[in-house]
Amino acid sequence: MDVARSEVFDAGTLVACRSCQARHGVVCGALSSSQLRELGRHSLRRKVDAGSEIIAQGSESSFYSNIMRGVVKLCKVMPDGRQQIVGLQFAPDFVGRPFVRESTLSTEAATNSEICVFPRNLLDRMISEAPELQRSLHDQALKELDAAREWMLTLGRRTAEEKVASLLHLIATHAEPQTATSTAFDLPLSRAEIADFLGLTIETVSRQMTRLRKSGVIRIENFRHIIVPDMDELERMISA
Amino acid sequence: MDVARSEVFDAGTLVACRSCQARHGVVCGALSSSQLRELGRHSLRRKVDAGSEIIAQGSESSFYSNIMRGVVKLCKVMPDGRQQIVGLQFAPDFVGRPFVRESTLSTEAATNSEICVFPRNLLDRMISEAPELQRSLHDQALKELDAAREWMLTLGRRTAEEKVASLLHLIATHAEPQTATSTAFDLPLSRAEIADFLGLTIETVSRQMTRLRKSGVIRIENFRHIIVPDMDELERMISA
DNA sequence: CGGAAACTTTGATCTGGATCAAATCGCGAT
DNA sequence: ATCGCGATTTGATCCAGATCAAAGTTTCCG
Repeated sequence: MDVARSEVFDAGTLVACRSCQARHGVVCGALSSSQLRELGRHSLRRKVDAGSEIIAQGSESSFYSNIMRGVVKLCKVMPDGRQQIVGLQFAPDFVGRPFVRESTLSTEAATNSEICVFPRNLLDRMISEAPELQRSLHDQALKELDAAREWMLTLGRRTAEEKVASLLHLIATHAEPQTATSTAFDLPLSRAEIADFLGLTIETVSRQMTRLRKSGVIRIENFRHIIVPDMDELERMISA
Repeated sequence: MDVARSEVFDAGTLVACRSCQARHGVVCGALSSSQLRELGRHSLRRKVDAGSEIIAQGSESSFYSNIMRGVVKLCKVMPDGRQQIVGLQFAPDFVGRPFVRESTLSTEAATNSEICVFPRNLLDRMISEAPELQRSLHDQALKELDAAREWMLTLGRRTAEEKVASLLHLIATHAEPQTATSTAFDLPLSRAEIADFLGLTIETVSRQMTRLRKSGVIRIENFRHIIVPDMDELERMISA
């Protein structure tokens, strides 16, 4: 058993696929019942505290996972410490980079989370055996690519205020089902993490949040809890 | 024959797959010879002048293509005209968004180019029939995703000088095979396009180019031709 | 309950890159 | 050649967001 496997698998518990939230997700939804049973035998549930790393940048990882609960951030850091969040993933997304062992980014739990971990070798074999699974993962990759490009527009061309509004919109959209126009959610990210996602400083993020609050677009309770009375209003801040 | 098809296919000539540069590319390299023959029968070569659009943002496209020659840019524009280049593709890359007809970005020739155009329906059918092709396209999508995330770091966290150096490095790397340390190439992008790739203005791009020139990292001939005497030097400007 | 550490907000000032303005260059057309 | 136009460079000034500094808040642990 290699290091990564022992690290990750030790803390886990056996999985019960039948009642799992990710049963119809990207990976498990594309498996036959015999494949699902096999994957289940080699998978473990694991809790991950907010802030703890799942896969380190530059390391070789021998496992993939599904997010069962919580939010996971994908992060790139430069040698001098500057860093940029390059993706956020929500349950029941798949996490991992098929076909390449060495990770070019670090994967870290943003909130207290739960993941379902399974061996890379096993899934790789299943990918080559199950076209449906390949297709499903291909589809997730393309969606992530669309999202990354959308975010490139935000990073390159939007103002600080538009950036913050974009982030709130992104999270509101992925968070719990909203009522007609109003939404409320807990931010899965600290101000520092928001800054790292938006290419800003934490002071600028804070100032723009209070601007949005003072202009009535959002209400803020206890730093982390956000209420958007009117999503259309928020969308207008983004100008597309 | 729908509009997009007639527009694109009319100007083309028949293809000769046997001697094609993209014969072993992402798409054609993954096909059986009978599939290749069938795809070839329905494909056409087409010249595209620099600046002309291949697929418009928001439009439905009924075809995919392979880049035979030249450089293609993927671009997002906002309603108010701000725009951001979100990807550059080089021969023999595949161009198109499998599984989704409507394009969220515009695809445009950056240089005079040549593409090989084939019907979406046909390739979609082949994807579902040929796991090897699915795998190959999945792989390209993941590579584009890696590239997009690398660029997010550049957009969010690098200075103007680092951004320009990053772009030169990117192009040098994808351009012609370099000698040991020195490289020379023609920029496929105007200053305005570089600005749209880097999230800067054209004045800032120009200033940073002359800074790099004055510091001896690059030489510039005729605006577009760049000589990098020492690639290591250029890499040092990027700080990773 | 107290107190320290971490996180967030707010204020003052600075600066990298934007904006505004004007040469300069190169190239195709006359 | 010369004109004219688009692309690029260069210069002067401005400003959005960074940086520096300090004061709340919240949490959590003894």
